[in-house]
Amino acid sequence: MPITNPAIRTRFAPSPTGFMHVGNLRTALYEYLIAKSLGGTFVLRIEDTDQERYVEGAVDIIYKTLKTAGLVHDEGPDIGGDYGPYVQSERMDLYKPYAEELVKKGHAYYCFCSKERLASLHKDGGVEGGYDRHCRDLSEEEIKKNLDAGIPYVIRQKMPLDGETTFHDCVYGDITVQNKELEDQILLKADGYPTYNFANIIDDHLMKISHVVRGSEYLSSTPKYNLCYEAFGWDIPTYVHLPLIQGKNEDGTVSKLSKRHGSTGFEDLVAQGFLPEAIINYIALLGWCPKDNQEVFTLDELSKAFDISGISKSPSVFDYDKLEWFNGEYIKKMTEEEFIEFAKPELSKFPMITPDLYPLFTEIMQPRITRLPQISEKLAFLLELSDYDLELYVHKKSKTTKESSLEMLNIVLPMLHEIEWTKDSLSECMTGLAEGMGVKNALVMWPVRIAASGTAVTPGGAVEVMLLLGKEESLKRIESGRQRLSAALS
RNA sequence: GGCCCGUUGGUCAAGCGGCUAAGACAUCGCCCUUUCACGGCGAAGACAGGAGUUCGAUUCUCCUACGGGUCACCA
Repeated sequence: MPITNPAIRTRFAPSPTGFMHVGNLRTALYEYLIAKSLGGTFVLRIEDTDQERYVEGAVDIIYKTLKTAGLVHDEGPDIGGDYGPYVQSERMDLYKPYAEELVKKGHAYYCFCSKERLASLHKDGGVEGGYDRHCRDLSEEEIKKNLDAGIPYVIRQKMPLDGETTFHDCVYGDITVQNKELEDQILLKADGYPTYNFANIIDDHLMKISHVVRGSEYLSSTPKYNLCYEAFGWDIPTYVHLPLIQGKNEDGTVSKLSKRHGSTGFEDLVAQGFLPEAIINYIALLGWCPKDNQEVFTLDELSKAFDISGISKSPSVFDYDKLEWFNGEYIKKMTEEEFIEFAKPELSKFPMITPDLYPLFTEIMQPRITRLPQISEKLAFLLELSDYDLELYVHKKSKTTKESSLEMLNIVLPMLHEIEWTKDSLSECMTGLAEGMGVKNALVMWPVRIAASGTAVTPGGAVEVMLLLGKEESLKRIESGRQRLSAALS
C-alpha cells in the first residue's frame, strides 16, 4: 500500500520480552490499520531501555510475528528509515540532553534520593503520588555539591502543584485530571537510561509520530506526557487509547487476559492450528466494528474499512469459540491445493491417504475442522480399529439392531469382495442392495460404517471410510465385525 | 484506598432523543442426510439500578452498584 500522506505516522513500540501477547498484537494491528487507512507510515521501534529484562532472540520473534501476521512496517531497525536508529538502546546518548534541557527550563530536577529512602516512603504508606518531592527544591549549591560528590541521581519531571490538565483522546474523549494528582515521575534513571515514558515522548516527537496508539492502561499517565510535550514546546500527538482485552475465568468473572485463560501468545495460537489471517481478523473485531457489520475481512479490506470512530471504549473478552469459527471459515475458503498444503503435517500421519485420495480427503475434512489438529483426531480410526462396543451397531434413527447389522454384513460382504473400489461402485452396491430389499439406505450403510471404522462418528459415510481405508483393510475389518456380531448373537 | 475509565443477550457488538433494540459466535429446535459436520430455516436470550432534563430516553446529566486500569530508577 503506497504512502500518500506522510503526515500520518503510527508506531508499534514493543519491548523485546520474547512473547507476543494478542493484546500487543492487536495494538500493532490497529496502529498498522490507522496508518494504512489514512495513507500513512507504520513504524516499528524496539523499546529496550530496560537492561534487566533483555531476552535473547526476542527481537526476532517480533519480526517474525509481524511478518506472518502481514503487518509490514515501512520503517524499522531491519529496514531503516529517515528517523533511525529504531532501537532505543542505540539512541542512548540522545535522551539525557533533553532531560537536562527540561531541568534548565525548570520543568524537571535532579533527585538524589536513594532507593532505600523511596522504599521506606512506600512502606510507611500514604505518600501522595508515591514520592514526597524531597529533592524538588534543592538549592543550586546543594545540587552542585551532590553532583560533584558523585552521588547517583535521577531526573524527575516537576509537575505543577495546582491547576488541572485536560487531554483529548479519539476514543475516550476529553479527560481532565487535577495536577496535584500527578507524580513527579522519573525521566532519566540513575544508569543514565531514560524511563519508558520519557523515551517514548522523545522518540515519538523525533520520529514525527502523529497518532500515539496504545492500550488504555496508559490513559492515566497521558497528562504527564502532555505536560512534558508542553514543557518542550512540542506539538501534542493525536491519542488513540484502546480498550483492554480480558479473559473469562472459570468462575465466570473476567480479568486481564493471561495464560490461565488459554493461549495468549500469537505463536501459541498458531501452534494450536489457528491461522494468522483468522487471528488477525478476529482481534480486529475485538474492540472495533465496521460501519456495515462485515465479519470476514482480509487485511487489505481492513486497511480500507478501518476507522477510528469504530473503536469501542469498553473492554472485551477474548472468545476462543469465535476465533475457532473464524478459523473454520478461513479453512473452508481454501482451494484444494491450499488445503492439502495446510494439512501436510497431519497428512503425513496417514500413509494410506495417498495423493489419489486427496480430493476425497479434502471433501470430507475441509468442512469438518476448525483447527488443524482435529484432522488426526477425527481420522484416528484409520490407524487402528478399536475394540469397540457392539452396541454401536444399534442405531434407533436408522432402525438398525445387532441382528439387522449381522444380516446386512452377511449379505454385503461377498458383494464388496467382487466390486471395484471406487466411490460410485461402492455407493451403487449398497444403495442398490437397500433398494432391492426395500429398506432404507441407512440400514445397510450404518453397520458397514461401524464395522469399518469402529466408531460412532466419522467424517464422511461408509463409502468415504472404506475408500480411505482401502479395499483390503476394509474387508478385513468388516469380516471381523461380522464375526464378532455372529459370536455375540449365537 | 486516591485518581481515571467503562457498563446493550453467555461472548463480540450495531445504536449516537422517537426502532417490534440489528447482526455474528455459542446454545436449542427443524430440514437436508449414510453417522458427524457443512448448508438452509427457525427459537430463546440484553439496554446494571435510581433520580433528573425532555412531549419522549438505550442514547444527555447526576448519584449508586459492579467491573477494569493506574499509582516502579517495568514497559
